[in-house]
Amino acid sequence: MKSDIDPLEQRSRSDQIAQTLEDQILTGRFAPGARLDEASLAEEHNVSRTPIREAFHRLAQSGLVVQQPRRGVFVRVSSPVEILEMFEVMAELEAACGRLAARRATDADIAELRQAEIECRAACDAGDIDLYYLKNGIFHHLLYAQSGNGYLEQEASRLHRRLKPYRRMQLFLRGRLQQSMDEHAAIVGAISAGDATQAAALLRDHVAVQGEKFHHVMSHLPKT
Amino acid sequence: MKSDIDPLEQRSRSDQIAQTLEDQILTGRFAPGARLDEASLAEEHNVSRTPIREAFHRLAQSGLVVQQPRRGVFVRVSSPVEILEMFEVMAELEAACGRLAARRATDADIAELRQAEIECRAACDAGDIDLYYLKNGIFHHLLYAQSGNGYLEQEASRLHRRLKPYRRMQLFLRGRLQQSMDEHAAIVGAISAGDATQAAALLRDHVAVQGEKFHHVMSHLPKT
DNA sequence: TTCATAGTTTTCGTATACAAGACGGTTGAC
DNA sequence: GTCAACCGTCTTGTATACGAAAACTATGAA
Repeated sequence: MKSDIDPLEQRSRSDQIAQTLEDQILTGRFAPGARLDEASLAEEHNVSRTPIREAFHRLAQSGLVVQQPRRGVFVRVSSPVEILEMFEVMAELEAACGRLAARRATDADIAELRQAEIECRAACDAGDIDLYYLKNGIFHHLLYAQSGNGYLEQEASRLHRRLKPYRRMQLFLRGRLQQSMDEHAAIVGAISAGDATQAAALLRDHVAVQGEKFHHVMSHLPKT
Repeated sequence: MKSDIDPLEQRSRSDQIAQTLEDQILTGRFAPGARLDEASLAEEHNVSRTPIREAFHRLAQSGLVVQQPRRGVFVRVSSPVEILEMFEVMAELEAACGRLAARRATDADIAELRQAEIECRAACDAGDIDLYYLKNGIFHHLLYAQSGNGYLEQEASRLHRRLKPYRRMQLFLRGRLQQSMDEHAAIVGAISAGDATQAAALLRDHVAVQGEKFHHVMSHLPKT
């Protein structure tokens, strides 16, 4: 079952560096548009330029940075439009997961999903936004897995990760947490009932709202 | 407008090699499971191992090959299950394109789509499978663009390309061409009518059928 | 005959070196 | 004074070299 993952267990240095850089970009250490310097990063990680370059390639492929020939690599400036587009696709992917999960999820799966939902609610009630954020991620990844489609799971996870920073900021909007919670409950209900259409629609809206909220956040931000 | 693309115009040698290798894999020069040897490929392209390695990274990220640390890179063996999964995702992505296009396509867009459909039919009537294959690709890419979502367009195109070899083989199944043609007409009709739900459903089925047909083809093949 | 272990060989991962292109500053001319 | 061209420096892209890890093979023992 996990034979696909096993070979990746032993990762090379460059892969580790790519992971680190990705985290640093997503958490904001490198601002959008900033240039990533091979030499200084090599020095910082105590490696030569080669692993850094390999890491850059990974990041470029995942879309986090852009490489300009003979110029260097820059943290991609995702325009609000692009981000909204990604949220729109995320909504469709999650809807697809829901549609399939409604047909394929076993009783054990649903119990697991319900448990995740409960833990989300607990975190919400405790006012622990970090914990909610974590549990919410688990909830959604469970859903991806329950689509029974490994490729879909992988793609959904990829985009989910990509949208991480933008999803987080809108958690702080007043009332969003409770609303999101209620949506989770409805989603679990639909899947549990085997209602594929309903599950898909609920999930599409659930994520689409995140895009809208992001729009709100953007409009409140000082314009650059 | 095309400032995003401009820098890529001047591509490095490694990018060209990656492109070449990708084509060669998709067209079957390298069989699934075959090992890609850095040294011999470097010699063949008259470059050192470095650009080859960079090309490998690109291919690995796009999922065409897998890199096993200290083992080498291998053309990914996509199991029938994986391919069916990809068709399922493709169906959802195209459905999403249709849903959005039904709301966003302009009259000019629809005229363009209808024109593409006519050219498909012409190729079909002429019995020119290669031409049909080409026109069919144009039809679908138009649809992706008309979703009005650049990210969705990009992702759909990526997966479309990935499934290229598997889609082609099922074109030869008896009766599939005519059936596919009728589906196209219905899809254009739904989008033209602005019926998002119908367009999405038609497209999902249209692509899902391809997955099923692939399944048929597989079952007729001598088992490896 | 079969299995295990040790040695050899291959090739991967990283380091370093070198070449070519791009950016910036300075200088000269109009 | 301003603009353009040229030169220097910096950074990327590619080549080459070296160390290490894994696979293969052969040999010996059970």
